[in-house]
Amino acid sequence: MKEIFTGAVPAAGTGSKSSGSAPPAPAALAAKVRTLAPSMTRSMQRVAEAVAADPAGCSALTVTGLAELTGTSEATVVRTARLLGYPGYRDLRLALAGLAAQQQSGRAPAVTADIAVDDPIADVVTKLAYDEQQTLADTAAGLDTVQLGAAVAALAGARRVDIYGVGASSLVGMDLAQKLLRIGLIAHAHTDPHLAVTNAVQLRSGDVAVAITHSGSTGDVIEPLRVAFDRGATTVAITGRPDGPVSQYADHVLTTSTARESELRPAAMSSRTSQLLVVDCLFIGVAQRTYDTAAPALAASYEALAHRHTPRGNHR
Amino acid sequence: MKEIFTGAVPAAGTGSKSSGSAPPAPAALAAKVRTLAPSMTRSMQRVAEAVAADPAGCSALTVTGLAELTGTSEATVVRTARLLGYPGYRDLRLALAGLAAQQQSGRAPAVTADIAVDDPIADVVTKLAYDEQQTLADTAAGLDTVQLGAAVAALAGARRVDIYGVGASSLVGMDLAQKLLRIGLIAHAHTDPHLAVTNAVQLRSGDVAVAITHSGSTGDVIEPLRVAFDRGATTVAITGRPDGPVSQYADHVLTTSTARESELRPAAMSSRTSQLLVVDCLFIGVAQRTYDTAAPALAASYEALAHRHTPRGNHR
DNA sequence: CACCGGACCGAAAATATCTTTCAAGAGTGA
DNA sequence: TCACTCTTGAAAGATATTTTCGGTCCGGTG
Repeated sequence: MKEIFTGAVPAAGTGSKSSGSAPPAPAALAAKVRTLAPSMTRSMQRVAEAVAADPAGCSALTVTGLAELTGTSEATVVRTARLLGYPGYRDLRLALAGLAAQQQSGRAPAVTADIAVDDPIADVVTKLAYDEQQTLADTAAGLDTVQLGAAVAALAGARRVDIYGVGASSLVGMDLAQKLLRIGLIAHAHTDPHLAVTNAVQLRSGDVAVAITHSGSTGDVIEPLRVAFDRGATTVAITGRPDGPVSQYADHVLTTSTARESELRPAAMSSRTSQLLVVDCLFIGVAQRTYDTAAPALAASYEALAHRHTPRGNHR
Repeated sequence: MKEIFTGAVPAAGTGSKSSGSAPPAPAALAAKVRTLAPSMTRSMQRVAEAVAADPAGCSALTVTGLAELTGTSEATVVRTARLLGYPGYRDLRLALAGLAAQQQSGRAPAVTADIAVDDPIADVVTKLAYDEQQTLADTAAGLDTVQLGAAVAALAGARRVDIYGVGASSLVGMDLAQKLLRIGLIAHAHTDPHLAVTNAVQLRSGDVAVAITHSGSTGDVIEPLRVAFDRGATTVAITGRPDGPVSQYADHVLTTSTARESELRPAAMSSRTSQLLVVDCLFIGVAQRTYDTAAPALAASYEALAHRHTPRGNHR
C-alpha cells in the first residue's frame, strides 16, 4: 500500500479497479454486498445488511458496537469485513465513512420497490429498467479486471473455444459464441451436457473452455468444464457464486452480480443481464487484441447481412 | 387556544452534539485548517498541513504513521485532531476518508467516449456498462406503454405464441419463449425462416405472433409475420425502426432504442440489451395478468431445477 | 549572566479497539 | 442416530489510540 498521491491524477475510470481480490472497494460497496450475500453465512449476512442499510451509522460504531447491534460477535464482524475485501474492520469502517459522505453529497438513489402484481405497466417498465441498470452497475463494479484480462488473453490466443451453458445461461453462451465467431474465432456453444462432455475430451492446452452458470453449481456445466480442465485447456467460469463448485475447475473466475429476486422477477432475469455484460466485455477485449483480423471480419459480416434486409418484394 | 405553543419545540436531549465549541467538520476541513493555523504550534501546523494537503493519503495512516510522516509524535497528532474539533484522531481519520471519497466522486463522471482499440480493460468495462445503462434508460423512456399493454393483453390470452427472430435477435426470441413457457403459455421461437412460415400458416385468430428485428426490415422475419397477420393472428413487432416494413403487418409495435454504434461496438450489442428489456416487460406483464397460474408455475420450475444443482456449497 | 516560569513536545504507560484462536454448538448427510 | 463439517462467539493476543508525565526550549527577570 504505497500508493502515491501525486495530487492531480487524471480520473482513472470511475475509480473502481478490480475488486474481489487485491484492492478494497471504493464506493461500490452496496454492490459487493449484494453480490456476495449469497455466499455468506446468516450472521455475516446480518452484518452485511446492517452495513449496506446504514453506512453512516455503522461507520460510527466500533467493532463491538456493530457486533452488538447485529446481535453477533466481533469475530463475525471482522470476518464479514474480510469477505467484503478489506484487510479488517478498521478499513471497512473507513470505506463506510467514505460511502456515507458520498451519499450525503450525492443524490437519493432509492427507488427500490419491488414489482407488485398490481403495478401498472408503466411502473413495471420503470422499475425493470432501473433494476437492470443497477445490475449492470453492480456487475461492472464487482468485475475483477485482472481475471477478465487473463480470460481475454486466453480467448484471443485460443485455437478453439467451447462454451457450456444450460437453461437461461445457454442463451448467453450462444451469444458469446456468435460474437466470437464473428471475429474469426472458432467457438461453439454447447447446451447438451452429454455432447458437451464428449467435445470437451477433445480439448487440450491452447484451447479455452467457458462455463456459464449463475448458481455456480450446475452439474451439467461443471462436468464438461472439469473434463476440459483435466485435459489442460484454459478454463473460464462466469458465475454469480465465485465460491461455488464450478470455480474448482476454473483458471479464471468472472463474477456476475447476484441481485435480489422477487416472486415476479426471477433471479434468471438479472443474472442474464449481468452475464451478458461480462460476455460483451470479453468480446470487446478479444476484438481489441485481435484487431487486425477482427475489424475486417466484423465489417465483412455486416456487409454479408445487408443483403438479408429489405431487398425482398416488401416495399419501403 | 393560541396561547400554548408546546407542539413545535423539538424535544431536548437526543440532539445533543456535546463537543464544546464545534461539531465535527463535514467537508470544510481545509478552511478550518487555515482558520485555526495561526493558533497552532509549529508541530501541529505540520500535521494540519499534511492532513489538508492529502486527506486520502492521511486517512490511510495510523496515528503513528502520521506522526512519523510529519516528524512529530502521536500526542501531537491527537492534539491537532482535537483542535480541529474531533474527539480524537480516530474520528478525524474517519472524516478524512469521507472527504477523500467526496473529492474522488466529484471528478470525471463523463464516460461518453467511444471504446477505443487501446483502451485498458477496466475502461472497457466501465464504458460498456455505462452504454448499456444508457440504452436501458432510452428504451424505457421510448417505450409506448399503451402498445405494450395491448401486446401483454394479447399474449396473456393467447392460445399459442410464435416468435420469429434471426441472427442476434434469435436469442432474444428464445429468451422470450423460455420465459413464456415457464408460466404455462405455449410459445415457440423460430429461427428457421422456412419453418417459421410453415408454422405461421397454422395460426389463426386468438394466436399471437411476435417478430423481433432491429432493422425492421429483415425479410426472414417479416415474411412469417405477414402470414400470421393474414391468418388473423394478433401480431407484435419488436423493432428499432417503427417506420420499417415490419410494422406494416404488426398490430402492436414495440420500439427499441437505436443506440449509436462504433467500430468495436456493433449495434447488435445495444439492440440486444434494448430488446431484452422489452421482452422482460412483456414477461412480467403477462405474469401479472395470469398471476394465478403463473406464480405456481414459476415456483414449480424453480423447484424442479433445484435438483440439477450439486448439493455441495454452503446453504443460504 | 543565571534563574524562573510557562508553553511545547515526545516517550512511554494506560486504555480502547481490533484480530486471532479455539472449542462448543448447529445443521447436514449417511 | 451418528459422524461430520461449518458456523459462531468468548476470550486471549496484538495494535492502535489516548493519556500521563517529564524534559526541553524559549523569553523574561533579578
